[in-house]
Amino acid sequence: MNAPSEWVDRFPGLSRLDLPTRQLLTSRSEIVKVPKGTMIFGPGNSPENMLFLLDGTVRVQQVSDTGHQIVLYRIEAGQSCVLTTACLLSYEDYSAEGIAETAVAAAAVPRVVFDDLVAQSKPFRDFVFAAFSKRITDLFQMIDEVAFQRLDVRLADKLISLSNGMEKVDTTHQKLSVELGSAREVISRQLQEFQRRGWIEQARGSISFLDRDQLEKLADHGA
Amino acid sequence: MNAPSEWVDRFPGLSRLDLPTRQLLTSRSEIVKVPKGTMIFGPGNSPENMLFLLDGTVRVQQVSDTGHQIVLYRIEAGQSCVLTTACLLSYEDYSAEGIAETAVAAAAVPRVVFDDLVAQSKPFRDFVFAAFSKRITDLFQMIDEVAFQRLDVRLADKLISLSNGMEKVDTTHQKLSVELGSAREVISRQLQEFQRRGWIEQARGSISFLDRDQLEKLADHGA
DNA sequence: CAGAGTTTGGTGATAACATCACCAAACTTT
DNA sequence: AAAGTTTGGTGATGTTATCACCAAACTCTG
Repeated sequence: MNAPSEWVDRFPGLSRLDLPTRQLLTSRSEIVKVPKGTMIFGPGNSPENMLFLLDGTVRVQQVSDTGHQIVLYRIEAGQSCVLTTACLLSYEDYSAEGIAETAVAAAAVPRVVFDDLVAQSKPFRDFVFAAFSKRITDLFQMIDEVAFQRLDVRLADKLISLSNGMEKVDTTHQKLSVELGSAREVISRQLQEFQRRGWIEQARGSISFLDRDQLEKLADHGA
Repeated sequence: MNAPSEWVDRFPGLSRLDLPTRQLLTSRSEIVKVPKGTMIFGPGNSPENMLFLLDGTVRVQQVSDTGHQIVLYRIEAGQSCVLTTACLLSYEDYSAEGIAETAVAAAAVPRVVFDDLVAQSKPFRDFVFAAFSKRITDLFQMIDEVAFQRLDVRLADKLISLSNGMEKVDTTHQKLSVELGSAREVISRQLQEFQRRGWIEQARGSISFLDRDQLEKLADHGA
């Protein structure tokens, strides 16, 4: 399905690599596939390789010693796990985990190869630093939202982003509470309010949009 | 005060650099000094160089469009601004700012030199990636705390860490609220509770520890 | 298919934290 | 010394988290 000679082409961020670099990447990497639900890394389980996601989604979430969880971000096809992976290689005492949210196919690049590539290729360096940078600025933004944004706004925003343009989101109140780092009861009540306003309709395990515009308005503008 | 040939030695993380790399760093960098209170970077004000802090402290904080602020982290002498700087070079739409909390002396390394160093020196790469990694894992931890940790625990922890081993912290309730991304009134009430328990004594602009152990116990153990 | 267990969602009471609108004392400036 | 600014206090109220349950819907198993 993904010929080793081709996967690099699927990364927009890697399009500027010169031929030798691409060949190094493809020849020294291995395609791995993991089923949905697999824990790719987690506390006490550092990853061996840097992953470049070819298909699927990896959800990265923080598991708190308070028993809570919160989704930090997702890695989609065409993006790399570099940052998370690099981090976890350096520090053993982390409490985040990466879970295959769908079946996942990825190119696994050993640490040494990664280091060589960073040394040899400026475009690869740019790719890596851009990924780090985006992650850090996104985390800044997330801290801002968790600390200061109202929950109804965050929930509306999350529903929109989870919908992927569809008019229906298949998820549970429990899962939504983990997305936002809130509590299930709180999400239930917020959703009841959305329903009362005629914005959504609920069924067990799914939420349908009746008035997407209103949700978007709340999500964007915050009022 | 800081001879250009010596500043690299003050970075524990750079101790493994070979001689040519050190020379490149020192010869192509410039020592800059800024007074206390200077905004080193901020929205619409991207930094030109990577900074390596020789003296002083830079406070990095998020300024929210809700009008709130929260301190993200500090960069101390011996650490580098690399991550923040690198980030802000890549993304224009950030809303964090870096402020010299004291008078600051730093070595400014131009972007190109930084890139050369990353390419040429494995120890330098390790230093940079370790810095990125630590920052990201720290941000994970911070999200966890903001989302799930009780405010009294976070406040006790912050008082301890701001005290630097002293028995007195000179700060205002307002500043503490920014540290924790909370509100001034809430901090005031929490401090009143600490005072009522006989843990602290308050004066205008300062807090003295009467029972540091109790504060530490609350901060650590969360109970 | 029936009963048992699990998942999902609902509800009320209460605690924690944020927000708003003020006020007063302490310090600073002129 | 008067005026302005900074710092901190307080009550009322809104929002979110927590706790303790409960019931309906689904799943699994015999």
